Amino acid sequence: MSAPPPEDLVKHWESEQARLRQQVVEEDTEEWQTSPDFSGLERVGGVDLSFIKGDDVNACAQLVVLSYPDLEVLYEDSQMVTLTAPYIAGFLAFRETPFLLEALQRLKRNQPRLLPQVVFVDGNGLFHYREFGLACHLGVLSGLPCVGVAKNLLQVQGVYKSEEHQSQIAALQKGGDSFPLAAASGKVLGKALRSSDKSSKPVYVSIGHKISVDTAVHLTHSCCRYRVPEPIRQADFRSREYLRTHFPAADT
DNA sequence: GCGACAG
DNA sequence: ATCTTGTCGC
Repeated sequence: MSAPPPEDLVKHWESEQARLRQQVVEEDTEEWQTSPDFSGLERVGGVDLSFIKGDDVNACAQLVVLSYPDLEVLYEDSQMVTLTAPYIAGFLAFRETPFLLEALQRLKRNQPRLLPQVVFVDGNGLFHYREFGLACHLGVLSGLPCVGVAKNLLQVQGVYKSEEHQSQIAALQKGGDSFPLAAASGKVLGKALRSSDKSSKPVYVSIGHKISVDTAVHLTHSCCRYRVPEPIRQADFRSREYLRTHFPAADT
C-alpha cells in the first residue's frame, strides 16, 4: 500500500469530517456547565504542539491540566512526536489530533483522577469550513467536552474582516464582551471575545464538543489571566520550554 | 492573476 | 508553527 495522492487524501479527509461531524454535541451535557459559577468544575485541560524552527515533522505534544478556578498547574506531559500528515488549512486535526489523543490516553491510564473535565484547544471548533475544526475532532474522538480558541480570524462561512467586523471589535469595551460569528445561514458558529480588559485584540471561541457556545465563551473568559486562556498559554509555554532545554541551537 | 490560508 | 529585541506606552 502506498500513500494516496494529496487530492485523494483530501477527499478522504473531507468525508471523514462529514461523518464525525454528526457526532458533535452542541449543548451543555455536564452538571457544572449549568452552574453560573461553574461549581463542580475542578480541572481544565490545555493542549498544544510546538515545533523546532526548520522542522515541521518533529514536535513536542503538550497536555497540561490546571485547577479551577485557581488555574494552578496540576499535571504536565511533554512528549516528542513525529508528525506524518502535512498542514493543510481546514484539516489541521488530521495532523495534530493523534498525538493529543495519545497524551490524554497516557493521563487516563496513569492518573485517571487528573483527567480534565473540559479541554481548551488552540484552533477552531465549529467555526470551520465544514463546521468541524480541531476542537470538534478532538472532542468527538476523546469524548471530552472541548472548546476551540483561535488567535486569528478564519475568514469563512461568510465571516470577513469587514469594516463592520472591525467596528464590532472596537465596540468590545471590557473583558467578557463578545459578538457572534454567524454563518450565512444565520447560525452562530462562534463568538469573538475580548478575553481581558487589557487586550483589544479578541480571541475567537467556538465549541468543540459537549458544551454550548455561551457556556464556552463564559468559561473561556473565566480562564483568562491574559489574552490567551491559561490552559492553552501554559501548554504553549511549556512545550516551547521543553524544546529549548532538549534541543539547543541545532546549528553547526 | 490576486488574496486567503486555524496551527 | 517559526524566523526575532528592543521599544513605545499605560
